[in-house]
Amino acid sequence: MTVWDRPEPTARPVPLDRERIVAAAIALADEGGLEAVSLRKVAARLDVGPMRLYGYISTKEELFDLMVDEVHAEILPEERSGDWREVLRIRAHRTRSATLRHEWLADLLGGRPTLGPNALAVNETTLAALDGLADLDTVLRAVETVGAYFTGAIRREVADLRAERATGLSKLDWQRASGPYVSRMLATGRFPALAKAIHDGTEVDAETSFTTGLEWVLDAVAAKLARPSA
Amino acid sequence: MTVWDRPEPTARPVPLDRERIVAAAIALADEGGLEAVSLRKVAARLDVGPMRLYGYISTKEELFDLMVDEVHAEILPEERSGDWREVLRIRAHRTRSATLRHEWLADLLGGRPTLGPNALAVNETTLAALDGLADLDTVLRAVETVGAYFTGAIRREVADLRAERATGLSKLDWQRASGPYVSRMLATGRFPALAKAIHDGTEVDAETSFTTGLEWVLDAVAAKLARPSA
DNA sequence: ATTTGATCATTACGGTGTATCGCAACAGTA
DNA sequence: TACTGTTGCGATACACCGTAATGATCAAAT
Repeated sequence: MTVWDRPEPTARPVPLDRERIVAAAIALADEGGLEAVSLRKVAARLDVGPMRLYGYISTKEELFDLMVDEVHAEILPEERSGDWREVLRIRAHRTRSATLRHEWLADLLGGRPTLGPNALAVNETTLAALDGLADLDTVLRAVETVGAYFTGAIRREVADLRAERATGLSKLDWQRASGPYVSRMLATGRFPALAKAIHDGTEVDAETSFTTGLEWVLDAVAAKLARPSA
Repeated sequence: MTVWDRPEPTARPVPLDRERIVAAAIALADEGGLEAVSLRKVAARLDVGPMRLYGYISTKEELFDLMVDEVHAEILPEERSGDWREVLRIRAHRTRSATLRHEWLADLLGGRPTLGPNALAVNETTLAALDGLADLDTVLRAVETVGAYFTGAIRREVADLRAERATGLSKLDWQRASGPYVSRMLATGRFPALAKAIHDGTEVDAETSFTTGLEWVLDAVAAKLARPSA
């Protein structure tokens, strides 16, 4: 029986799974931001029809959820490190650097509850580090407070970063002289404190600004963990 | 000269300005969330062709910017109140309630630098209240830290709120028993601290949770304003 | 009176998320 | 081995989107 007798194997569809889909989506987002992620483009990158994806996700939002959880794998520290404070600090910094690697994460951070397995693991190590240091409610409040801080700070940092990129000017420079609108507003005299701040403020790099605020918040948490009633 | 001789006055186009546009957009967003805001629908609500809007804004994002600034008018307190701490506290709470009135604001908060006149005014009163309490950089750090906290906390609160609304279950209930996925994850034993937290945690209402965290952060700021070097 | 320039409406383009539907390959049965 | 139900896939289709390009219309300027 020659080759010619045997029929060609029927063209099997490209195998697919969530991992591949999410990887493609993340690649697109890394290259062109969240807005570059469309189900059609994700599908195209996988040599697949768009509708195929709906076997694995049922909505675009779910794809975003998967993407966020995937990045949480990068946030999860490899080894469990000691101090509660160190754990919270590391989590904050790892979240920040993951976001700088995947800027689109800033658009999603805090937007929806994160319940994927990786996000749960991140929360687990955080809670484990704080376990028993105070009554449970205080501990939860602590985790949420720190989380609120770094979420907000990261979002703001990325927002400023993008603005700088778009205008080609650092925030301070731009406010100070080059932004005609802001200059005009400050010239009205209606914002003296703001004008002074912009005039006299020194340019602080984003990371130390992030770190400083973080340590303040951690100080506050430390005080409450010591005296849980307050 | 009879009526019939005189030509009908030519149909003047509907008068328009940014205020009207923004108001229409906010109304749409209040009703159906940010995703219900399309330039076509905004225009329709004003009895106007969609392209007409491009005389007043040049992109949809700019419309969002205007919306955000408009809400900042609600955030700006009417009278200047004393204490720096009170000023920060009030700003946080007013931002929170404005967001609860306009939930879509949560999607925009921290997403882009806010430079509209109302946002500037809000920043002005904040800075004015802190002026001279420490060196300028410390003051700026304080404002940013508190801002990062309440931005993050508000976003998270709204995210949870939406999840509750979608599932019909409070966050705790849903995690505890009714969410099959979370239950399954916790049953694996890989998340003992998380399981304990969910099992033993009491349901705290969102506002007190927000307030508690805020006061912690304000405590931290107070400590730094006292000793600016730390 | 004629031209010009600005304003507005229409049309059109290339994209989006996703519902629907018909087909083709497989599993199970007779 | 023939048949049949089920499942998963691809193509098509729909309603909508932001906005570029174009065409019409009218007030002001020459």
